[in-house]
Amino acid sequence: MTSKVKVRFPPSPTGFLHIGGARTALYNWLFARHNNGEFILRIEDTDQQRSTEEATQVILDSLTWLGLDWDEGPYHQSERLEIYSEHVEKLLKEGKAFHVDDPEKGRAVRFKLTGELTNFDDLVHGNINSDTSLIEDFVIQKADGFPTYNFACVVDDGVMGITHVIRGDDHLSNTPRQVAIYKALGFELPKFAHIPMILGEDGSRMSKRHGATSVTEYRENGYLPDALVNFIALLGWSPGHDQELLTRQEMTEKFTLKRVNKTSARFDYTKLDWMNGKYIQDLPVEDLVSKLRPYMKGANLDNGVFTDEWLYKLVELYKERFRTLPEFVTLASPFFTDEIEYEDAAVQKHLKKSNPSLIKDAYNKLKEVNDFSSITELEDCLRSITTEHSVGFGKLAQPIRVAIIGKSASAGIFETLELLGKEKTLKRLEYTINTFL
RNA sequence: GGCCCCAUCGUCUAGCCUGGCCUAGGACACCGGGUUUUCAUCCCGGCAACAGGGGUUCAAAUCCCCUUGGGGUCACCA
Repeated sequence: MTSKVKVRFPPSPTGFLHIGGARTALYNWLFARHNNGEFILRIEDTDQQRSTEEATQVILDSLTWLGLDWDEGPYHQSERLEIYSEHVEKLLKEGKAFHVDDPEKGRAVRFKLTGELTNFDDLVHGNINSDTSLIEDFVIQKADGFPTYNFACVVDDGVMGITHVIRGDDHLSNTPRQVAIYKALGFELPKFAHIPMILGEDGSRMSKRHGATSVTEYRENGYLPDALVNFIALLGWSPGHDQELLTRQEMTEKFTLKRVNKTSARFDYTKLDWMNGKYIQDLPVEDLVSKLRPYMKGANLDNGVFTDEWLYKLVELYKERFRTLPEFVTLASPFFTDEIEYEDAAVQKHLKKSNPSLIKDAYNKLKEVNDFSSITELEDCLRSITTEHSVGFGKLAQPIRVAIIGKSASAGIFETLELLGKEKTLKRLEYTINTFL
């Protein structure tokens, strides 16, 4: 049997897209692409109280941002009520389901379990057996006429011809119920693949206290979609070799369910930061700058007194020094604003204890440099001072750095001077001489 | 609690299916060293794991059982 692979991602629109859900979507997408199959999006909005239109939009946006495109859908279960009702009727007629009345909730339909042993094959766990006589007859149609999850999900997967159900292993214990419905309805069983869950850093279920849990937050916090995708792909799957930085193309080529783990993974924020930094380094400056702009705007660093060329240079210089987009803003703000924060430790170490005449010399000589865009001219200027005073270059570079940036770390000192420009440099040196020396 | 799933460095993992090539490999983090005007990058090196106990076998991280630990699930939520 070589029917075309067909998978689906079925979020319920009751909130944002959780990072775990994102990975489930990613694995489905990867599996579909690897097999030249189809990836279907289905909104499971059968909970009339909790489902919202906004949540649906947020989830769609998140998937799009991650670059996970779907081939069909999004279908909405709330628009497919007739289909479920037909199947409920069928079961009712065949005596496989029955009505139950609740004085408060109204009239619902329960599925009648026959109490047999079911087993199903799981592509990541192997064969799983269970005894449905241990399970209660469960509701498949609520009093409001909407189907319940376990029922709608099976009907849709059956009707849509889903070949592989790839989902979190929190659904493992639901599967026997669903298998029973597949059988009662006469649907062919799909292949199941229950992937391990993503836990918080301490091994417990991932929640807000662990840090960001939604794709939206990662986006806002300055992570790149490619980095996030690469990172979560590796949480439970490995390509089988030592390479960790993988393009979508490479992931698609390598992805198989066979290489998916059984063990739940903890979310390591530190490693994600490292990976994001890698992706930032590899991004062409133009792309990086356009991603940076919203953050600059948010911090009021977009006052427009600089040219694109200047900004490109600055970003290029700092590219290897930040791991998330907003970090750039923190590092580079002294270039945009005159309200510099002088770090206490840096001032103490490099200004208070330095030789005042060194900085005064620098001020006077830098004043004579006409062309701040000439690195060689700047270098000649500063080198001549350290030569005169017979000190190592660091003795001069560090105080200047702190004087003009406020921190003991920045890009190269000449490039920093160049990008800051003569006027600001002299102003800040003057301020330093008057204030700290 | 019943049922189900899982168990390799602190973390993500390779190896397990098809025992021997494993004195267990890689990455992040951490600690040293090198390069550099600082930081970062980059390069080199180091630390660090088969949960415990029984089997099976000439041989077990790999197969079996038990214990322990972790997770999931038991809704007219999905």
